[in-house]
Order: sequence, then structure tokens, then C-alpha cells
Amino acid sequence: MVKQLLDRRLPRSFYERDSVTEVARNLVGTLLCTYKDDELTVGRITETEAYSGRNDKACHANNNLRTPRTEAMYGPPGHAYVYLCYGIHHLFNVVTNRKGLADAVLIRSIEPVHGVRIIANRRNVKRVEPNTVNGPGKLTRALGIDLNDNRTDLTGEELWISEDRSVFIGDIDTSKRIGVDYSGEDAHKLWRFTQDGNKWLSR
DNA sequence: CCTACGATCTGCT
DNA sequence: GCAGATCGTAGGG
Repeated sequence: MVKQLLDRRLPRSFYERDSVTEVARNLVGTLLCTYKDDELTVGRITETEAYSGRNDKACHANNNLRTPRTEAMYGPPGHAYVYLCYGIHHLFNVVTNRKGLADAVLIRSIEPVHGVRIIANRRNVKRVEPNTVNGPGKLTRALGIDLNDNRTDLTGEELWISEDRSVFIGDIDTSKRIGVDYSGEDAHKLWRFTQDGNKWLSR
């Protein structure tokens, strides 16, 4: 199981494209995997959001803001950017485009496909339901992702994303990003991508 | 040093 | 529907 998923890992070139919205769109339907302490958990990505390092006030790296926190976004593509939100939640992004440009895709929701018992334990629930994993802070907890994963290479063997051909690109909806009202006109960008009709979404 | 706040979630009303 | 949690980050003095 682990080997099959590792064999299908998305290559660096997937993340390296210059359109962060295209990467965000194409990540819907892929499999987000963690293999830690001999425990494999996998979730199909159902919802993503694109953030651009240039000309996007919703992005942490907007206006070339370069700080210890945002440094991961300025790093090479195909690496993780994990940060702490509201002092409680870990939010997971994948860095895209070329090094130095700070484009990234936030993963907002998943549909569990493997390791359901482990996910239930990590979330402290008996049954795994949509509201167990349908949010950026919930899914990181469910998959065991935290600040230790910041800057992790996603072509490695602990945290990665695998290809899967189960979602057609035409079945992906676009909408406004969540929780970025502070960013003025950039809040209207249709940079949220969801799998049409999937019940494992954040809203 | 000090302060304000956030790409959210939960529990309570 | 709403307040509180909780702490690293950013920005200003």
C-alpha cells in the first residue's frame, strides 16, 4: 500500500508550473498522504485555495514580505509551508512555481480513504464524518501534520501527494476564498477549487 | 520590549 | 449565532 502510493508521488514538475491556480485546480482529487510512526493515513483532496506571492493581499508573502515565517513560501516548489493559525491550528500548504516567487496552495478539505481508525483517534472521535476533516485545521490534525512538517520535501517518504485519476477536471467548481475578507478586492478572486457534489467540503 | 491579530474550530446559548 | 481559545508573527517604540 505504502509502496504503491510512493510510486505514484507527484513529481517536482507538477508543482513547478507558473500558474498557481492551475496547480490548485489539479490538486483536487489527488491523495494527500502521511506515513509517520509506522502509521499511514491518506485523504483525497476535495478543496484547495491558491495564494500568490505577487499581487495578492490575501497571501502572507504579499508585497514581497519576507520573514522567518514566510521563508518556506520563498523556497523551492514541492515543499510544505505549514503555519500556526489563531495559536491553535496548523494549516498546510504546498509551495508552487519557481523558488523566490512565494506561490502556494492551501489544502482546505479531504475525504478519508485510508487509516480511518488512526484519523478517528487523532481527532478524538468514534466515527469519522465530514465534520471530522472538512477544514484546513481539522485535516492537518487528522493526518498528523504540524509545524515539524514545515519545509518538508513533498517528494519524500513521510508527507507527500499521490496521483489518482478519480476526479474529472470538468467536475471542479471555482468560488471565492474563505476567510480573506481583510484583503480588499483580492477577496473576490475565484481561487477556491472544490470537487462538485462532494460532501467532504468545508462549506 | 510591547501590542494586536489571524488563510479557524469548538462549545455553549 | 457567537464568544473564547491560544500563541507565533509582524510591526511599531
